[in-house]
Amino acid sequence: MNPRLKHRTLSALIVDELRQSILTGEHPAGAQLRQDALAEAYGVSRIPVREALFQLEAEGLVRIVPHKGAVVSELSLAEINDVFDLRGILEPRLLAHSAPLLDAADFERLEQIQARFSGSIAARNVREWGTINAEFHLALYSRAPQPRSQAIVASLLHTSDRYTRVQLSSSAAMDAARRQHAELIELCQARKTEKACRFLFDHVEGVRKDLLRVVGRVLAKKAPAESPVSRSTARSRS
Amino acid sequence: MNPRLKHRTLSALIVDELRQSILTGEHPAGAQLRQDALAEAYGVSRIPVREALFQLEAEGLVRIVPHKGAVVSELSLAEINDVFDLRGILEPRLLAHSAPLLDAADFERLEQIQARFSGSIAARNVREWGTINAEFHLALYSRAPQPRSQAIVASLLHTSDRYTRVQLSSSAAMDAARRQHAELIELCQARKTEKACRFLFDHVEGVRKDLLRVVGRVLAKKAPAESPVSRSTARSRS
DNA sequence: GGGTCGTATATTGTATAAAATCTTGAGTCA
DNA sequence: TGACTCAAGATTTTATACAATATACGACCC
Repeated sequence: MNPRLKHRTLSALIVDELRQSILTGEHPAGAQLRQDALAEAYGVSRIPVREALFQLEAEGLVRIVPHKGAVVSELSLAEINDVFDLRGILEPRLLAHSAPLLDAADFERLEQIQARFSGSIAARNVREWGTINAEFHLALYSRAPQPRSQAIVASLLHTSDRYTRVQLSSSAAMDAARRQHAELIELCQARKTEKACRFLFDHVEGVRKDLLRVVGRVLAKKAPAESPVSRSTARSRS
Repeated sequence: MNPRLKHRTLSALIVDELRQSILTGEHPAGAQLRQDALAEAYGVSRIPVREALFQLEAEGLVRIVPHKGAVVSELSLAEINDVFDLRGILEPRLLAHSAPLLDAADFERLEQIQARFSGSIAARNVREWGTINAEFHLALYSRAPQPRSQAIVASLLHTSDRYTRVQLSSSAAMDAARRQHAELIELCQARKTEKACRFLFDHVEGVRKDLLRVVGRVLAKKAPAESPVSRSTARSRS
């Protein structure tokens, strides 16, 4: 299988490969990523590797210090809460604008994603699960006339995916998400936009809570003296 | 003057140079950016130029199509409103978390920024004005325990800067912003956080309105049949 | 005459090699 | 003993050269 069929350039391929390697924990948080080693591992030169690293820095997965190199960025409770606060704010807002504009073709696409979703759950394929989950959410918002917000949410979903991986993602949780997605589709089809937005907010909050329950202890072990970050709510301004 | 003193790498230098060239309109929206030409213009090889272009794509200033090249991204009413909606949501939220934690050193820094601000206004230096404006806002939020939100707002401020440039930025408007910034400092020092957040929201909205008054016509000329984008408000969910 | 295929040219993408920068440790001097 | 210098090694950054890809245009077939 030649992966170039899906990727226009080598750099884009390395971006995906490296991202997966980080998400699966093959390169754990804090690990150094040496261009030389990566280039050899993937059988390419260092140029595509460099460009991939820059891309991943923009996504927040790695941190690059000039002349020193790239390290996998650390996970932090503060960022988890920040990311999920942002999702809780931005995603319902996008849905409110997008849902009324979704047409038959969009709903068919959503159903197709749901089908693949079920497949990946059955196969216990956590890797696929995360990307399909992001795909589903973005498809929901695709009609919103807010390109910048969509780009931001896309990157937030990437980050969420990373955090979701550190727990073993019980298939029970994955299936709960699938059912909630189905409910979302129904609400949107019935044009119950207000209700769909509230449901979406609760969905995001649910994922956060599941995550914190598992991840909280993991992070606590790594940094036992970390100051308890106030669980800033998404509604602080209302 | 060796610019390397301020920039750790050539790529970083080119990023700043190119960004300025785009913001000032030297490379107008829709213009093609050929790596070869840029490399020759700056007297460097194409590698740093490539990396600069990727960085600028992450910032949203250019759009890259594989094997076709980079073009300066178009300005659009939809994006203006999206960006300012997001600022109206995210910036007060950050301030609410940061303001109570600002200490004496922070306020001194803010005052220093204000001084430079006045200087650039007196000198009619629009270029500086934009970056100092961003610096001020970010300094206000620096104590918020929300790194991801800060990064997002930083990029939104960059984009706002670009839009602000297309109007000639009347020095009256710049001075109004300066006075409002002074008011913000006072409110934060008095620990009137709630009031400061509301004031900040109005400040952002004021800049948006000024901008739309001038930019609306510019864009209307370029795309006369553009569908009127609904001026989505920031409060749609409350 | 219309459409499709193939070639020429320009531009981008990648590999290889050279230059610059940072880190580390030995060695020297106060 | 402690701190400082500086040279060697490793790593990143940049330059140069080569390969791959897309676009435009003309020839050729239907």
